[in-house]
Amino acid sequence: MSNLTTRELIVETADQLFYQQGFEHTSFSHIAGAISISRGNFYHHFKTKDEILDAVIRLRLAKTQKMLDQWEAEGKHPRERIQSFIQILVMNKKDIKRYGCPVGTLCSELAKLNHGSLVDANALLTLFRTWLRKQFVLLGREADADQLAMHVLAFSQGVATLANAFKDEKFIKNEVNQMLDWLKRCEENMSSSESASAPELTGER
Amino acid sequence: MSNLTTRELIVETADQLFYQQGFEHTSFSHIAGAISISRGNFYHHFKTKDEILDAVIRLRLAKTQKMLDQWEAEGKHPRERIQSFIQILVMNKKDIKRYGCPVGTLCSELAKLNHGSLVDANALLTLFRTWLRKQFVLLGREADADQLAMHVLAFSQGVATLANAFKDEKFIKNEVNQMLDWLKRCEENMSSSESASAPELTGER
DNA sequence: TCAAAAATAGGACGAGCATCCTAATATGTC
DNA sequence: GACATATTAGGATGCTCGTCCTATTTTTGA
Repeated sequence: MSNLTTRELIVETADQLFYQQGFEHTSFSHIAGAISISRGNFYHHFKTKDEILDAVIRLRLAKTQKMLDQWEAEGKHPRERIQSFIQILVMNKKDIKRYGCPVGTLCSELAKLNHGSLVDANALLTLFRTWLRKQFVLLGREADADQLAMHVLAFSQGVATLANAFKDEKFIKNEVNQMLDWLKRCEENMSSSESASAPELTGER
Repeated sequence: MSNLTTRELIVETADQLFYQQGFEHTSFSHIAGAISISRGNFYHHFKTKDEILDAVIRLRLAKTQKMLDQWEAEGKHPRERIQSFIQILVMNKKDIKRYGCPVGTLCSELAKLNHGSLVDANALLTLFRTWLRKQFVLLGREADADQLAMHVLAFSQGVATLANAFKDEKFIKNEVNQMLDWLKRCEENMSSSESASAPELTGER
């Protein structure tokens, strides 16, 4: 953390504070104070609060993309990759319990603020969505890949919201296990009654 | 709306604005302006912003309780009652698309603000949770009733979050249909592989 | 080495905020 | 009809916010 540009330090700190306290509730002074920098210096790097938000979103996009790329580079089975995504919830359960999902809560807040950057924040969700869709296609679920991707995404959002509200880590593990079972069945009997409104199909590839 | 006390008018308006704009982003002036009342008058009814929040939460609790009571009084099958809950998403899809879930987004915001009223807002979620649990017990799923209740709750939260972020109403209908199918299966083969980590059991009642 | 540029500090600004206060008006009660 | 009480109005206060500005220091490059 010490070999960072001041600008990078600002963005990293803003990233954390936006996550922990929300975008609106985090002020210039908060960020400046957290890294012992004057507000004047601050303004030299970012003219408006929205500029910081943009930078934070771009940082998150880059980090997320890198993570997804790594998962693909490891040469694992698509099912294992989706499992990796689901396991994020368990890995970050402590933060999720305290602050919820970084992506979901940001999107919710920006939606309420009617903030223009909501579309940018959405790109984060879309990144996951597209990536998950690709994995489901590789699993032979071309026809309903996007639906399944959205289902997994919705699952993670719902679990994060409740774990945060109820301050319950065990619930995360519980739901994750159910989801992993669902994923297994998803692959086993692809033309079964699972994922109900999905069109019939027998694993093409 | 016209036969309401000023106090009730304030709470109703605050309820809407908190939902649409968020708690923090909604000021005294917003609420006062929305009903053409002076801030001074306002202060006569509520001394602090937190008092309004409490009143809003109490209002929501009352409304929710009333709705749940009605569903139970209609003498329907427990499955139909759970269906009613799931259908809320479709009924309110327009608002959910614009503002997300009223309960979930409030809890998320209060969690970020580290606000003491989070526990009160949680009572709303707990109301649904307890009610759903009861319905699942009536369905003969005593052993994992709470788990199923939380699952339904998480589902609705996830769908609301994504519908809000992606501004997508169709997604709501889609997921709701899947959920209704899941519920059907939930009842049909209670000891099957569905709801995976649930302990084995054969419909006691 | 020395001027140009980048970085930092810290104060000033107008606006909006929650809160508080006092004065005017309405309402109900004896 | 008069008086206590409830309600309304609107201004005052002190604070924090995002933003902006001007000095000072540090770094850079020829």
